[in-house]
Amino acid sequence: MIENSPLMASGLARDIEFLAARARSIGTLITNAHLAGLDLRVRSYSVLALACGGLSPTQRELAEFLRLDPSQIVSIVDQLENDGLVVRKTDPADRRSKIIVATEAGEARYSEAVVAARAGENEALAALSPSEREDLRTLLHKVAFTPVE
Amino acid sequence: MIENSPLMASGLARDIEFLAARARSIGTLITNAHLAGLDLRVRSYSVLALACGGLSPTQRELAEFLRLDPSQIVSIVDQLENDGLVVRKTDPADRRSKIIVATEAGEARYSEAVVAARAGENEALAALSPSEREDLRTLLHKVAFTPVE
DNA sequence: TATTGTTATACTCTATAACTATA
DNA sequence: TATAGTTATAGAGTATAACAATA
Repeated sequence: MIENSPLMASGLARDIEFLAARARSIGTLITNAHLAGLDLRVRSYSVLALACGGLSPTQRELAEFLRLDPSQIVSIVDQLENDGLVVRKTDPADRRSKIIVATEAGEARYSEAVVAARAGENEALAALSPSEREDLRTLLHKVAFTPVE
Repeated sequence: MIENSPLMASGLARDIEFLAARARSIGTLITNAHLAGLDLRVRSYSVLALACGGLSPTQRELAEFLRLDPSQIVSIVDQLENDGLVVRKTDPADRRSKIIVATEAGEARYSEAVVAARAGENEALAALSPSEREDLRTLLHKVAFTPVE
């Protein structure tokens, strides 16, 4: 019964950074569990999501948006490409850049994954009402896209 | 300019789990930077925080509250003990358990660390008004302490 | 000269299983 | 037999530097 832990009395329990870390830890655990059957994890799911829907991001854009190092994007795209879910296309405008685009199989896999991820989100946010979820989304959006560095 | 990225149009940008992960990534980066001069990181800071103020947690309680594996607590407590900031005391009531309590040096270090962590939180939440920060704290608290497993 | 993707490397974080000492 | 802490190990996540191709 974590809610009744005496540690709830500590200042840490009111520290937003700690609460965000704990919430994210739970969220990742639950979402990974929901994605497991689709051979995806949170990170590969997020890359696949951005490769779908004609957004045509470069690896550099993926790295910045997902806050992952460019070298990490390489290995995630390697996996997804190996699984036939995305392809790399050289950008005709700048031949240094590779544009990542989902294959048909990738789009299909993503359709299933969205449902799984939504179920995970639903489970992780069980304690919140629909309007609270919208409030949280709005607040986190502001924080998540605060410019940094 | 991340706010103007075309990837903002993706569904992922409205995914609470993704936003929480991105916010936490920024928060950890900033908080670690603020704690660096005190020879602490987010994880060791959080253990030290719970060891202060007479809460006398066991390692097991720390693991559950921080969502870290018991074996991770061992190495964090090892470091803190090595630095003279906490000590392990065998629980007289159950000699299997070790109670973690901050030394005077630990309490002093924590006093400085709280100030640094607050400054980090302030920087990470620059986009939010004071009342928005309270809303975020309340919402995250509910999510962070949702029972899981 | 600067940037994109890539490779290599190391360090931090997370998860699992097995061991010991207590209960 | 079950639980707290410990050790060992492996795997996932994160950060840095160096290199080839291209700008």
